[in-house]
Amino acid sequence: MYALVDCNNFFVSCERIFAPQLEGRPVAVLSNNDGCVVARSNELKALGIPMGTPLFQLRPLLSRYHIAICSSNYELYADISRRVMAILAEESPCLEQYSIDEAFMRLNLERREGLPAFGGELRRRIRQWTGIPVSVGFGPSKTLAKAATHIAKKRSDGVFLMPEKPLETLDGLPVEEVWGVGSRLAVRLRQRGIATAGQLARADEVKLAAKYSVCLARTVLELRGQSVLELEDVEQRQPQTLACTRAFGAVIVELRELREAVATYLDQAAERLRAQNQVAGGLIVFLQAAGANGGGPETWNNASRTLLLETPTASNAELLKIVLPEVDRLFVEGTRYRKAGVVFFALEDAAQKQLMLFEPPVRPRQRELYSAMDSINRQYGRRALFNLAEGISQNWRMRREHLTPCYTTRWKDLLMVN
DNA sequence: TCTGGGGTCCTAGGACCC
DNA sequence: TCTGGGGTCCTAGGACCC
Repeated sequence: MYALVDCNNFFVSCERIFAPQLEGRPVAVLSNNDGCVVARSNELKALGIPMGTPLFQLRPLLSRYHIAICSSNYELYADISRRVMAILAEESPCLEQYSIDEAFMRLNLERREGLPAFGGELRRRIRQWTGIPVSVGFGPSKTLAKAATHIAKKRSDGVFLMPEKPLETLDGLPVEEVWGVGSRLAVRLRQRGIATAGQLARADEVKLAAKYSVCLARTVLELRGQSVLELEDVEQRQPQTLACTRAFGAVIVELRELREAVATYLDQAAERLRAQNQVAGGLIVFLQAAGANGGGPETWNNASRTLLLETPTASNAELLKIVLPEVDRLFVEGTRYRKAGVVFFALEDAAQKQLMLFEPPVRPRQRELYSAMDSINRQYGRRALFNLAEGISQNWRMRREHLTPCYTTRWKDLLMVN
């Protein structure tokens, strides 16, 4: 039996812990750069505001509906997530953190009937210990547990146990709500007369595999209660890629600023790479240009370069030396850049990296330099020490005009109680 | 004027091997 | 007119997830 524990409106709930005046109000948490809505309170959902709404479209409604907006505060959300996951880890060693706000648990099933009470208790404890409301769904496969959580979210008790014969329940679930069925697939399935999860569960999985993909066939089996997706050991899994990409707070037209931005993202990504003891065998650097006259996403233009490294590395100096010249080559005078990023791939364990026959001499001092820099920056804050290539004024930095304090991770941000 | 960031996996097609 | 069978690896693109 699987349980899926999912935090309700997670980013909004995090903001509400330390700002109880936001309870009962429509609240939106915004993406980086305060660009668009990435999390909504129930009150905001009830107003019919869709996920991804750009802020400028929301603005006219703010005062009319008394909507509160917050910039995203990932430092806060990551810490609250860690606390929720720690509570779950006490309940079951078979835990897979699936995203920042949800986790699967595998349960040794003794009494099926006891599950709703167990879910209710878990829910009460997480609420009391962290302030975060969660929903809990149970099912014999991960996909059914997901569906159960979807139903749990609409119930006042926040818990739902998938019945042993789930088809009838699944008939009430639109097919696009099924885990693994996205918007594209949903359209095509509906054209074939498959509009609900129940209809998908009854479909011929062999035919669907041939027509679509094996993933969809697996989903069908999972919906019937046959568990084919394993619980993954997230701790053991080595990440495949690592990226740092950002839209700028203001459009960049100068090469100097573009170089600063790419250097900054490169350094951030390399720091995370070092933190997980990995090196990268290659990377993609890309620039995105704004469309003419402020057109939307359909007019944006990407230019990118894929670089293979002779020797895998996570050293800023080595990376900057090869990436900045590529930025120079990609740069086109007169272009309005809105975003840039780097994506590392071919990641390896730093301790086990493959050496070249004619390897340049190892640079232990460089490794020491970066580990010293990383620990100083951990202690005194990001950019306590930084590479001058990242620039000093950084006029292109992202906008976060509605940022809340990091209540739980910075002493200076501790909440004052009068 | 203003629209995010970070991931995973599968498939088809091409190039290559014997 | 008619030209095999069985593989691997890589890449780009597309789908999905949060």
